[in-house]
Amino acid sequence: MARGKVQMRRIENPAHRQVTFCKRRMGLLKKAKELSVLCDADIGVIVVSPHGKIYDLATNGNMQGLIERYRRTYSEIHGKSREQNKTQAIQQEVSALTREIFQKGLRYIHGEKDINHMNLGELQALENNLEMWVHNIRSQKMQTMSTEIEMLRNKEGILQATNDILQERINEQNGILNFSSTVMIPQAPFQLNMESNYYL
Amino acid sequence: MARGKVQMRRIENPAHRQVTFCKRRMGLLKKAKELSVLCDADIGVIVVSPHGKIYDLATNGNMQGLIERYRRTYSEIHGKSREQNKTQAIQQEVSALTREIFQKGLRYIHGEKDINHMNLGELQALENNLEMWVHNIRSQKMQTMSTEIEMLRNKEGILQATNDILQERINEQNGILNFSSTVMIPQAPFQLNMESNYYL
DNA sequence: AACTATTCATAAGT
DNA sequence: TACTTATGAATAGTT
Repeated sequence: MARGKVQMRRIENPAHRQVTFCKRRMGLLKKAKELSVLCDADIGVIVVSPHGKIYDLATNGNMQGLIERYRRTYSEIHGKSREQNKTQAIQQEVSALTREIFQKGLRYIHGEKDINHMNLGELQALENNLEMWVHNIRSQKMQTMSTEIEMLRNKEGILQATNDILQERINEQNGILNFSSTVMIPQAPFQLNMESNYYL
Repeated sequence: MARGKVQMRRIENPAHRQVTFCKRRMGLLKKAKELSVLCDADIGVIVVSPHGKIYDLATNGNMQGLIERYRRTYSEIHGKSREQNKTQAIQQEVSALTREIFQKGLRYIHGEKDINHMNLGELQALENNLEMWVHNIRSQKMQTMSTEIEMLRNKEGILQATNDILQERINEQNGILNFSSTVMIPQAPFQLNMESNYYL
């Protein structure tokens, strides 16, 4: 790349090859890290030197998890037709991810134990953890709902005021023209229903 | 790198991030191929996009073999160095994984949206998902409890039989010796308490 | 998607 | 082995 374009083939001189291996290996891992950081991707790199020495990088610090994930996708790709119904593929991936998250959580919290061999205390701890997550989601939901309700109330107030103004104008026009027909405009343009499906 | 130096942190603009992801991913894989060819190395790269899509490269065309090789070396390496302060390491990993799982789950199910900007429907879907997980844990807990109960009942039966035999022998001995003192052995050695803290 | 000004990576030299 | 530097490659921002 510098001082002359390099030919894309094995470097025959062992010394040159070794030097280039070190330099480019560092460059490759640096690029991988950069891609990971810049684009929020999860990257694993494994480099095996001609002498069998292994260099690796796992941007999330967990090559095993990355490999498992890769294996699942890999086996799915090769075990089944490439492009299935997209919805179906998504569903599969969802369940795979759910499984992965679940199992990771289990292994993580309880060491290497499998769910089927967890004792009651361990299951209890996990349940508590999940319940906490549910609680967080619920809190966020409630907050969002409060915001929504406040917004709706503001909207209601504005509409009510608008209605009042319109009613007044109509009354005025009726008075000027002939006092005959008075149009009734609903006082509450729409109902805020606390029993809506937000709660389900 | 061009038209201005880039900051080494996540690109916030999703469009920019996506473009950069494509460009740099291609660059990374190209670099990996070059290193492989020039230096006769065996290289595997796995890239998982923020949406969970997997891109990979195995220079010898056999990622599985590379992974196996890596695993062997990895297990050797970490069999030794992994005896650190286990508790502390676990706790750190727990919080990191919890964050990862949560954020990945969110991003996966709801694209790039942040929890604070999710609408009610999205929050609802996530809550449902978490509730499902809780349900799975509960089911497993109940099953474990059933097994436990069955085991205890078996134990109870055995102990009861043993008690009966012992009582019989005592009665026999009393009859042989002097018919004087009859020792009462409790019929139920221990109570199976369905209101125990298993249920909390 | 194509372009180009810049920065980056690195081959060869020391 | 490490440092330097000329040069080719990669790519960020723009169109």
